[in-house]
Amino acid sequence: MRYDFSAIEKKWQARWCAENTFATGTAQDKPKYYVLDMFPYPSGSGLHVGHLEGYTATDIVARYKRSRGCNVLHPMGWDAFGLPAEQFAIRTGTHPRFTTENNVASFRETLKSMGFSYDWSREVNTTDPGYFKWTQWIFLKLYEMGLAYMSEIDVNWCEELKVVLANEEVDEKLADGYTVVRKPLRQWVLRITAYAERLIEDLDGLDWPENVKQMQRNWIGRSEGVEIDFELPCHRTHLKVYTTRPDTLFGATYLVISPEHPLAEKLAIAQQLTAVRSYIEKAKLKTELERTGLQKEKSGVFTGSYAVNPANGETLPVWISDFVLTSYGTGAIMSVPAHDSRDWEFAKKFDLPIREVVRSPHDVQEAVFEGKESVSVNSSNDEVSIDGLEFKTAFDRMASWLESKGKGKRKVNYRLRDWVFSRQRYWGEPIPIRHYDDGTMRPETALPLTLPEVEAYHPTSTGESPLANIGEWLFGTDEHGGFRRETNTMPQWAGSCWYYLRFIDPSNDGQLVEPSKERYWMNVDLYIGGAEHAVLHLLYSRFWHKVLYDLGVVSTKEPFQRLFNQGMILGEDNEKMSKSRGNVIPADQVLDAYGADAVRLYEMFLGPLEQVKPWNTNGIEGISRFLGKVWRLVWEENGTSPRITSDRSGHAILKRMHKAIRKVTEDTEQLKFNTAISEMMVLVNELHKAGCYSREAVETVLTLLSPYAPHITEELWENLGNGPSISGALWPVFDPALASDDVVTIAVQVNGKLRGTFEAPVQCPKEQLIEEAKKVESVVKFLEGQAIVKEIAVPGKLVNFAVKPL
RNA sequence: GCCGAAGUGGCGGAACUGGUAGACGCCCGGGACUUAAAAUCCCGUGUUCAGCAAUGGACGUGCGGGUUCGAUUCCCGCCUUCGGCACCA
Repeated sequence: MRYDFSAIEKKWQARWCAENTFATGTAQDKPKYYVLDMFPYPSGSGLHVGHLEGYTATDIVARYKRSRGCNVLHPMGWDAFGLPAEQFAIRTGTHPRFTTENNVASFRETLKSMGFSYDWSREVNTTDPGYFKWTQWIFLKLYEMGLAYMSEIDVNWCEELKVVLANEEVDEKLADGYTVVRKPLRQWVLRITAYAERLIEDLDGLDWPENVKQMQRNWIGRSEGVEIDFELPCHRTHLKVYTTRPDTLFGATYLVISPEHPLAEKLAIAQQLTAVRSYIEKAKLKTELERTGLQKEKSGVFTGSYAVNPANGETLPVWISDFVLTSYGTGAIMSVPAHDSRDWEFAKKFDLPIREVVRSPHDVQEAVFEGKESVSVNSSNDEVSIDGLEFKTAFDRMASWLESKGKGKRKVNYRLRDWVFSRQRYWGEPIPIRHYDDGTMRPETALPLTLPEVEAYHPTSTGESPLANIGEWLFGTDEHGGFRRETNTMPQWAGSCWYYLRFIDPSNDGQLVEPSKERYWMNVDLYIGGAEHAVLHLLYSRFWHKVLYDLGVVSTKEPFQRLFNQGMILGEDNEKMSKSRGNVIPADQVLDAYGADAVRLYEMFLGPLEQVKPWNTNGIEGISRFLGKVWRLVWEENGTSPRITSDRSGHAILKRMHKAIRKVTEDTEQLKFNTAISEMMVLVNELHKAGCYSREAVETVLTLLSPYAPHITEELWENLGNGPSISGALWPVFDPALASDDVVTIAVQVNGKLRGTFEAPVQCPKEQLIEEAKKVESVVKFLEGQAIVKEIAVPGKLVNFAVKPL
């Protein structure tokens, strides 16, 4: 019998499919385990070996958990709305639905030929009306809760093409020589900021990589500060600024507001009006990129107006500059150039005064000092003094004083912005809102609201989506009067925000998910995907989940209990795989050449799952050889009958086996698949060396290997007369007594250098170890003529002599 | 600039809690089997010095210090690479 991977893999994939081997159990009588992949966008270029890494990892876990007696939910689906299919439609007129269907079919086939044990009866597709009905349903809940609102938001507008660009398209178009400007458009926005605090707090209970949690915390960017009012005597109003350094208020020497600040033009005095207007105009033309560009020289214009510092009554000039963000805090800042590098730069450029109010190790005229570990100076008035106080105390005293005078208020701010939720595109979930002639809005009455067929997929020249051209879809009348439907669609993030819930109850037409099923299956026990989703997808999902929690739709505060990011697989040239570099290793190509089991094992053997690592096609040869050796545990080289023996394994082999069971079990639990595979290789090599082909040993190897290489192990399992599927076999359990050593090798060191070894029982006491160590031949000469200063013995490990010449 | 991760043979990587550095695999070299090849199996493989050889010595985990009987592992100071953020006041 030869190992014909191609025939074997086809055979078992067909059988798993025919026998529904991996259908999720519906009885809630066993412990459950929900293991989920980040579902893919089915692109036209197909899957490459990098995509398969995470899927292989979850599949190993799914199969392992099943053999440990768990009821496992391991589903797959498609995040199929999105730009590429739409761009293809614009170019060729092919409906995105067809493109999507084709790509999904190709993806599904590749995944099946990898032997992944998905429950395909639960497949979901975000573009399926039965699915996006519930995406729209969630949107309407957000709307009812006041968490979805409309607002004028700047979009990336391409003048020549008359289209709104997604952020990721901007660079590309600029490179092609198009101009992109910011243009305000009325859009849907989700109030994710209302959940900022909970999104930070609940991170603590999650079993996620620390760096991902940190990235989310930074993204949300919570800060504690004070909003301070500066009187504008000539305008009978005041300017509100936000600062996290109220302790530096006495050092404020000017104020700056953003060009979009409502007072920007009003504060301009007659002589400055032209300059101010032209500055505001120029700012408008700059793109986001140009404004936030890094080493950009500061620019600004003086309004001519002055404000009063509430701490010391000084009058401070009010400037306008685009380095102040409109959308953060109040869009206005107090500048303390001595202790803030941006203010310092600005002050130097426009020759504004710099005043030290935190004791600095150097002259603040020469360089800024931003340290918080120093004490305040020059900071007192008739009512309050913070001189000599450290940051925290100074902050509190100033904040309290300002609050008592009604000049300020403590305020928590977040960097996180509300989520712009609409796209001017065709291929997305329609936003189910009607705009009535009287200016009111109402939800669509029937969901799903499906996409109409269109002739052309181009956006309209006003920046609206192609839906705005479809009169019969667009307009209608009901008891509230005539209406026009919303023409914006949802962003690609929408469908992926809640798909993990739909897998639990994929064809329920009456509910998003049936509550008892939801309670049984949630949370997701293990979620594996790329680090590129560390912030946005995972934050948006968590936000929606919390909303659903508040609605009582879900029973858990968080969706994903344990998260794991697989590292990217690079091309053989150590570069990121990309079509343009020509270093992509297509999945189908290696599958044809080496088979699914070899690809699965090799991807896991490459290195730690979380690590970025290059692909090397040579390396897969070693895995093929290993599979050959596994095959020959059962079949002679050219034999026709199994070489299996019915005798018991010898004691040494038995011990070796139990050690391997322990190691493979522990490593699989911890997703350390590379070392688990290494251990199995060692075990198989030793069985061959010992000529041990006992049924017990071989079947143990097959069971340990089966989550990793399911096809070959199924075949050999069957060859050995077992049935019906190795996936039903229970995971072997190790005997701690057998898995531990009786006799170990003790290292003997002299002054920390290895000079010899000897064998000793594990329990051998220290004194005896030292005596034995002194007798080791290779050690003796290093002790001769030396005085032993210290003798260290670590039972089970080593003996070390610290010596000095006599 | 700030936050985070990581630097180990020719290559991917291994090493529990401070205890024999380089498991496992690739590549490479030598050999067995074969008419030959494929497949398979065996041996060698960090650097360097001494020796005909068996063998033995020194060095070696990014760099420089430190703690320790003993450091890839802990501490201090650097360098480099990768990922994220990028005027958030």
